[in-house]
Amino acid sequence: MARTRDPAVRTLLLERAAHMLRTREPLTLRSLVAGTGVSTMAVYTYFDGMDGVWKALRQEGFTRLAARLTTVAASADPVRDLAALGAAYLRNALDDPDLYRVMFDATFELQDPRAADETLYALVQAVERAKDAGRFRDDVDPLELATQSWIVGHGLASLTATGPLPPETLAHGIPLLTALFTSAGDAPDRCRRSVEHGWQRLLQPSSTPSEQLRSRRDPHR
Amino acid sequence: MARTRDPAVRTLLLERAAHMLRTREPLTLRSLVAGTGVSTMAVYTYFDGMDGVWKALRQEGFTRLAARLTTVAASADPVRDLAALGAAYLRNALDDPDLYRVMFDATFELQDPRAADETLYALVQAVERAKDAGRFRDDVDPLELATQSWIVGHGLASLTATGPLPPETLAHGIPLLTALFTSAGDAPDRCRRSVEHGWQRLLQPSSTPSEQLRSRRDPHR
DNA sequence: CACAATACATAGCATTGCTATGTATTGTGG
DNA sequence: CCACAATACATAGCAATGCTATGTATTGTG
Repeated sequence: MARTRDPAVRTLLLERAAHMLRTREPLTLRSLVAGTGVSTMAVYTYFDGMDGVWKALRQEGFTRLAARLTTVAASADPVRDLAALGAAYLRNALDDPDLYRVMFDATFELQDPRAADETLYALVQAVERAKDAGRFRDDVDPLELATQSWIVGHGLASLTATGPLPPETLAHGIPLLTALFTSAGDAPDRCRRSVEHGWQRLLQPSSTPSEQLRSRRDPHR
Repeated sequence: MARTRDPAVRTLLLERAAHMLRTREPLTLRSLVAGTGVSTMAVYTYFDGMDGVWKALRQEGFTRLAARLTTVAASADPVRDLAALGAAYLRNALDDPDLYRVMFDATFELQDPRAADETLYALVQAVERAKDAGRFRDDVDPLELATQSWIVGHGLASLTATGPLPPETLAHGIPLLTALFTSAGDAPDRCRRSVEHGWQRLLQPSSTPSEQLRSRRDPHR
């Protein structure tokens, strides 16, 4: 019983905001709508102001990360998969460092916290598969080990993608994860091979993940 | 041959800025000088604008961190000292999370990068002492292991002090550092005891470190 | 001691996000 | 089918932001 709002406008603005963040253009209310034909008020209709845009960007970051992690297929070597998940996590942060940063900006609360949990869940599952395969001890708590892997991955991502350490530092991921998984019961030599294998993924830069994501969300286009 | 500027004004403004950051007051040009008697132009005289204030804050963060780390005295157990340094690092981040955040905001470049190196150097020294004590293997590169410890510490600090994980998550520091130091050659049981011992420091909140620092920098007062 | 260089106060400018107001559009009940 | 009302959205203007231009006061130095 009223004029309806066009969801395409929302995705257009959000996509544009993400692009501006990626290209390091200053993201202001007026620069966001400039050239799009929509007026500044549209931002208030769809996002309730610039804070809402940042919140939506934060959510978008977790959505893209979750989508990226699902591209890591489960193989016969679950420890390799764990390292591959870590590598995918880092690849995501490196490809869009500013988006990664807002993901961890607690200034704007997350509308849907499940998105954040989902990323951790992928790790938990891999740890469980490693336990099933006998690679980790039975007393290993999957959630705890997954969290610890996340802490290592985030430390690496934060210090290299958006921090002071050079990209070569990423190589530290191999000894760090090897040490962690070895402490969980895996045999040192085998563990190192698995981690190195899974870590390979870091070297190959991904092919425009945002394009893939868009076509997934909007099949018609 | 001209009017000289008063260094006390600079430290006053910087201290005030750090305090406002700590108490989460919005840090704006006008709010910074409000009530101090100095005009907005003073900020330009001493900091060349608000960007300079943020740069100075970043530097101040590293200065305070370095001072905090030096309070960790070298003991007979260098692995314990390594864990104690990590705990001091986390204590610093927890006591002033917003200052910790700007420390890693690459938007504002650091005037004196040595301040950042200094924090890492404390870790490197502890690793070298651990090697000398025969706790770590001879082929361990002190800088590498120190960097890896930093990555773990920063991951923990970032996810708990300014991130989504609850404070209990800090307990993960013990298994993480134990795994790392064990992989460097330390005996697992002994390593764990040392790390747990050094980690104790985290529980005792520190007594107003900014006061200590001020009196150190300005002995007269 | 005069002068010039510097600190710093005042005023005003462009830009920011936001709100108040007016207009256009469109789904819906009769 | 159509009047109405609810909603989208365009326009204009406001307070607050950081910054600059300009004027004045102060003080070290030749």
